[in-house]
Amino acid sequence: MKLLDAAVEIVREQGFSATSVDQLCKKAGVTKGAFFHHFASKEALGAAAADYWTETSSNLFMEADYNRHDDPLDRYLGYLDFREEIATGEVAEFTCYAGTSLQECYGSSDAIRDAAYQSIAGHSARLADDLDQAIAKYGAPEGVTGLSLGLYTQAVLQGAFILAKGQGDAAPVHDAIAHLRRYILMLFGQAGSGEI
Amino acid sequence: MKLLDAAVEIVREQGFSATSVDQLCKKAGVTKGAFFHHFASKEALGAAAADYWTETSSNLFMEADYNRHDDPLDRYLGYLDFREEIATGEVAEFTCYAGTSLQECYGSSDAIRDAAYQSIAGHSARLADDLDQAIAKYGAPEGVTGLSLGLYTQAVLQGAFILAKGQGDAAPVHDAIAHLRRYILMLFGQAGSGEI
DNA sequence: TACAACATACCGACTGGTTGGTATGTTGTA
DNA sequence: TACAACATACCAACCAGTCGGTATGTTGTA
Repeated sequence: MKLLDAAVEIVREQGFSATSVDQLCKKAGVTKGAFFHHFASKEALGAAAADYWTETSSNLFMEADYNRHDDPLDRYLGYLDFREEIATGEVAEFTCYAGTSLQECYGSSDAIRDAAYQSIAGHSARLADDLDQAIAKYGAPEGVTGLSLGLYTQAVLQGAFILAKGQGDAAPVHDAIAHLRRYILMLFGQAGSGEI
Repeated sequence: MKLLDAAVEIVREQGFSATSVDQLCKKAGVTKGAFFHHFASKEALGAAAADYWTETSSNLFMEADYNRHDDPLDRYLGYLDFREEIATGEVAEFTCYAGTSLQECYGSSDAIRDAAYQSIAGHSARLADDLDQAIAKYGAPEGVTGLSLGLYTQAVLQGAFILAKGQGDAAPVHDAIAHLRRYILMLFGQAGSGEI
């Protein structure tokens, strides 16, 4: 949907509150009447855009090549490589709608906060699957779970996006992923086999 | 200053754009005349609040006990402990003004973006000092620098704050710091001595 | 097949309230 | 008296959301 695409694009650039309904309509090439025909409010559009973001990004990652690896750890490391690959060009183009609007709208909109967190939590859960398998296969220190590593991965990425916004390019994302990759390799290398 | 305190408090809760000048004045107990007497615009207040945040948080960390450690790695680990300590209570109370407004205002205000990034980058630089000393003392893998670890530390924290906003409590911050601590310990433990 | 009844998608002028900002006092104090 | 530190009153622009209306299906039924 054109309005959802417009929302994802503009909100990542300027934030949700700073974006007016008129601006969204203009970008999407629709009228205000159409906007409020489809969405009960601006807030509803913000929440719907988070769901839309969940869907589109979920498709992007599900269809990526790294999923073909047999080894669960290879899949996770492939995910990190893929995230590096897609972190290029304009900052607003590779940052996360969910993270941005969760940060901004926490406190001013329950609907947007919940939808945005759902997006990130769901993404973490899928990572957690592979990580749990990796833990089962290679072992890991006490207290390290797939879900906690999945959420940590998202935290690292979201934080790196903030730094990227400050610096104006993708370098912080690559640096952060390098540290995260090193952590994971040490974590599983230490615990286990040399199969990795 | 009351207006700066009010800004730091409200903006962390609702974001910058969603906060009106009237709201800030009411919270600070001043009138609009006073507001525009001290600040040329709302944007200028936002940027000044970022500088104010830099100053107050810088004082908080400089005066904390962990700085007394002789060992640079102990100082860094003490910093992580301290960050865990202060991450309690309401989410809006322990999250970061700089990170929040950098995320939101990147794209809509150069002044706020720059001041907010300056806050985070400066904080990283102070961490980098200790980390460089730790690297000199204990060694570290090729390509690991104090600054890159300092920025990574901030990325982890900022990302954890976003997760905390989604979840509604501080748990993600503690989880993230646990992973970060483990990474640092493995990093230096692997490279070096048993002195840690 | 024909046609009424209804539904969906959309339009854009309009509104009431809010916004950031200004213009013009007033007051404390050096 | 001069000037900084406020306060009060106000404004034009903008905002999300509304509303009367149209155009184009869809569906039930005789």
